[in-house]
Amino acid sequence: MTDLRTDLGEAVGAAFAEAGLAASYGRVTPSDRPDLADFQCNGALAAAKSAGRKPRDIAEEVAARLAGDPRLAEVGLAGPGFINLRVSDGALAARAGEIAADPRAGAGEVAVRRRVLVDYGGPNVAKEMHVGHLRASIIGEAIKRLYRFRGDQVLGDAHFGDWGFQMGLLITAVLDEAPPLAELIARFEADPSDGTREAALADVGAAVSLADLDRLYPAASERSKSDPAYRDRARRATAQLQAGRPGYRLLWAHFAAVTRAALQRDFHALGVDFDVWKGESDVNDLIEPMVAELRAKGLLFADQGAEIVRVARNDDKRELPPLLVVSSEGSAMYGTTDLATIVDRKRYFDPEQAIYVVDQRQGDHFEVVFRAACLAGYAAEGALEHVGFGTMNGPDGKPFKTRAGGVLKLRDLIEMISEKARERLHEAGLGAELGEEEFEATALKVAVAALKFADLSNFRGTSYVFDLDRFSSFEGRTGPYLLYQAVRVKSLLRRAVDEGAAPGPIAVAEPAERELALALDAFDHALAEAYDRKAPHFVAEHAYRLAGAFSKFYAACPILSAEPATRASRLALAAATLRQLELALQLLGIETPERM
RNA sequence: GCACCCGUAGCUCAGCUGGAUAGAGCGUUGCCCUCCGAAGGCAGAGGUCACAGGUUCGAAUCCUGUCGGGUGCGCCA
Repeated sequence: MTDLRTDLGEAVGAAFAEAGLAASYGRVTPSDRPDLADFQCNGALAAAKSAGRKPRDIAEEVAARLAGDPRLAEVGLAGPGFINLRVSDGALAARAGEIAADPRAGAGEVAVRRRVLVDYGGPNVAKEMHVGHLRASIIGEAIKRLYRFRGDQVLGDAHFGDWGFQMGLLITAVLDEAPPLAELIARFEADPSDGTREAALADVGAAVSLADLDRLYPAASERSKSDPAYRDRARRATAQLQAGRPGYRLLWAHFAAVTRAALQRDFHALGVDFDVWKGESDVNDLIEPMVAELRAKGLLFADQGAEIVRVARNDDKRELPPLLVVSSEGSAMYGTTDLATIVDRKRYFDPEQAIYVVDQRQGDHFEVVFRAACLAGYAAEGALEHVGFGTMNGPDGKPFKTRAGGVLKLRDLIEMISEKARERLHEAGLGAELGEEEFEATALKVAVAALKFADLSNFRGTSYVFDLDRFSSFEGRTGPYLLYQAVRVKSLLRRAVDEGAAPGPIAVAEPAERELALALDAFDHALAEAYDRKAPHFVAEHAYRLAGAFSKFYAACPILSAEPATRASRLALAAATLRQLELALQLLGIETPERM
């Protein structure tokens, strides 16, 4: 089952071929002039030069060959050589019928399934999620869902940041602040057996909370920048941790566990769930053999006390730094664990493609890591891809801060929007009707929809200005608008059941019916585009257009009060819309409530 | 300094493998609930697509330059 756009494209391509021109000129797109046509083909203009013919003549010839196609009600020529196609009502109705009968609502699948790993979210120990984490998690989640839906075997990995210099910083800061803890560590290290470990871990847990970490880390990070002695202590602590010092491992285990639990809860509330939650620490044991292998392959060089892999190429326009594999303190760096992670993934999943959904600003870093991975033979050229996204800025054009100057916690943001959703639900009189639990769940769904759609409807690559009013707006091009349309269909279908009306064969006649059918037909292309470009906003865009087409249809075409045959057809159109809309929203990680 | 990205309506953003009248939401002006959910629909006003050249039958889209903004450039991640 293919969409009309592809179907017609093949027909027009065949007509070009018959005229002795490349079939690729037959590419068909939705019309820029809906008043004139449903689809158009501009191939005659492009073909004119190489063929040495007038575009209008080519268009005429192609149009003549299409004249008998039963799917086309009208083939027109316009301007210098546009070919305008109007689909027959019958063909449109047939296509809508296919979509209505399809559990996938007209969406196709990839021709070749691949194993794809999506690395996203990138949460770190001791860092509570703030608005800056929003994009990393929801864009990655959308890409993961989309790839899986299109048929690939997909694994989403949180790639927990639990192993670098920040851990040494935290250990240093925590021990400085609480000397008794240092004694506790010393006692444990005197007897670091399994028997004493549990009790020691409990003591550490009682002494250090997530809030402590959240408070200590920024201060320590700041101090390390201006205080070299402090920085060096933290570096040594990092190296000792990685070397396996029992007391430090104990502290680390607590830091990681307490943050991870909180993060998983927050992610889940956002509809973001990972298939594997591997941390940088999980590849620690792979680092030593990997370094030995790099050395054996002659890729490792000593430089300024550190060990590096050179990845620069002669034809580089920009100067890429080398990959720093072992620091002068002997510890693993960001790039080291990233490289070891590639080794690890190859072992347990052997992905044909790995997609890194990470802030655009890390583009150079990934380029360096990927090149090193190719040099070492850990990945094929092109199998690793950094899918970068822009930052969320404040009105000043710089990364968003609250009025007080701090970062806005994601949880607080969600709560603010949820509160607005509650007010709205009360206004709509749904407070009593829903029951407390469903009411809360619905408010959260509305809030998450608003938040996610506001972000996902922008192309991931561009930075944009964070605007609280826009994020918590429920009107116009927003998540709640989409939910509203879906909920309206649900309500309509419930009522239809009550009245004993059932969906039936689809026929289209009214302009609003045609528009809705054309919108439904565009689903597969939107998904393919989003897939190829790794850009969820194509899905968001489609969902909005579909919802808009439905809303127009709903206003223009009475459904339940129509003649039985028309009523059945319109109910089928509505049901197909609902299924496709919910599918699209699901791919974006947005859930639809029953009422709102 | 070098490199990369961006400059589209009052605001926030789409459109960018060149093609007809540059789209959408917010805001703004007006209309539509005795009729399936008005978180809705319809209509209007609002643009030298930063600027200047170039390529082309045709440029928001490709090339060059200028101005403006952002980002990155080995021991943080």
